Amino acid sequence: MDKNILKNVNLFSDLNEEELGKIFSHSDIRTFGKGEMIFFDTEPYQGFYIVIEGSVKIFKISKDGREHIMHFIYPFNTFAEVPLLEQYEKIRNDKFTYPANAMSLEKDTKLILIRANTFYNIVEKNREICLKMMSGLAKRLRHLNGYIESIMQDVPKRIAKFILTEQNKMSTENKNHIELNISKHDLAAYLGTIDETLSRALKKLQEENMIVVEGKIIKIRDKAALMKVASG
Amino acid sequence: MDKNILKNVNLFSDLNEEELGKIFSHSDIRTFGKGEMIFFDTEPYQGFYIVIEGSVKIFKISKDGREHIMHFIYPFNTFAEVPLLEQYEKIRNDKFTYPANAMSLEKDTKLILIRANTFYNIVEKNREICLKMMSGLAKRLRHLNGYIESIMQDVPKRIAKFILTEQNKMSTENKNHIELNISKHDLAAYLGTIDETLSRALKKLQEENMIVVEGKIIKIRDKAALMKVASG
DNA sequence: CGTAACCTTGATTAAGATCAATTCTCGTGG
DNA sequence: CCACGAGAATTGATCTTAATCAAGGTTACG
Repeated sequence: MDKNILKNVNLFSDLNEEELGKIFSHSDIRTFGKGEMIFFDTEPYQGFYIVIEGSVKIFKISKDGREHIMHFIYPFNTFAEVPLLEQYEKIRNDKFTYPANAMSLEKDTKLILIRANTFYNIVEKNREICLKMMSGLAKRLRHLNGYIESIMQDVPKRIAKFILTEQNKMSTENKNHIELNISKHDLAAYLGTIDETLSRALKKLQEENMIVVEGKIIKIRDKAALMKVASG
Repeated sequence: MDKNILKNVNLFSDLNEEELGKIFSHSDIRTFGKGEMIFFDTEPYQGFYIVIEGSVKIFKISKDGREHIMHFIYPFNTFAEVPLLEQYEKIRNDKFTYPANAMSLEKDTKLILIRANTFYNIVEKNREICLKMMSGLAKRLRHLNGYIESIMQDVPKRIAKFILTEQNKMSTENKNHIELNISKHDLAAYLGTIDETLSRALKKLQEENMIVVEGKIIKIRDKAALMKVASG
């Protein structure tokens, strides 16, 4: 794999050839199958990951066995940087564990593992990387804030909001539908609920002619009404 | 007020006299009464705050009017840094709003407002401040992670966990009680529930002889049982 | 074309929110 | 020092949402 792939990672986009080469030579590339665990939240921390291909879910399991998905991670984004940064001021050998579980969602999901030491060496020499990383962390905080806000609301509201947010992401102008790239099960877990409840809520929105669900495609029929559900 | 107060703020502890003076001279000190709003989540972003005296709650209001407290902030800690950091890569004049609401919890709560520009000037010249800030953000992320995890569980579990965590913070060895420094209402909002439910849950724990509630004092009677509630 | 994974549907249950009083507590002014 | 009144906390009765339990139905893929 070409080390220039790292250029695409926001964090590393300003590094020169030599620096990229250094990171690359000290890092492992790992390939995971669909549904394969990348790490557990009980496992000692080794370093953070960059997604090159495929996708990853970051989740927690509550004591009663329910899964809550906190993030989905797509190519050229990183995950599990927090322990590394949090650790910075402390003894670097502390026995930290990963803060959540991570699972590959597609076959041939390719990740780069950046070990803590490799990263520390880089960050010592690059101020910009630090600012970028900080910005990334801040974004994640904002995302989590939004997540918390959303799970305070009822399920139809969460779904309506999710659909509208996804539609917004669609760059092409007249897209009146969204396409789920995850299973309904994962969507339910991401919305903080279970499959059955999601199914019923989608059905209800459909019965009220706001959306039409066709497999992984959700067509938006009455955006105004959806927005009303999302925000009231 | 002495500018050396800033020495106590983790973020600034490594700066020298001159630098501290510079920050200080460009920043406002503001005093708030009990229950006074510091900012709303609709308000344009001005900068972040440092608590010098008193305490602050950071919260969101859901559409149905319920309050959810995300953080309590005590002296020498900062809040509302996220928009500032997130903004870093962007045009600095973007019209950002505060990400949540903030209210003073005590009379004579004293805060320093650090404006975005002041901060950017500092951070340009100090690498360490950036690393520290990053570490602080990472800690906050971890905290939010824990918060999310906790609101996935039922109310008695959350309370038991809260009590045990608070007890842990008590430095003196044989403290078999905790003392709430917030109202029961705020505790309820922090635990993601409402006054009545908190009240009932505390009563239940008391009936089962795990705790004794006397106003703002909660005495721990059966720690083992509490731990069992908290974790299973 | 068969089987497993995925999704939907129905009936039931439980946790906690809501609504409506009542009681407790504490600071203030008489 | 007491009395009053407001805010804080508690209690009870009811209602709502979504989780649970239990089948079916659909889809995708070898």
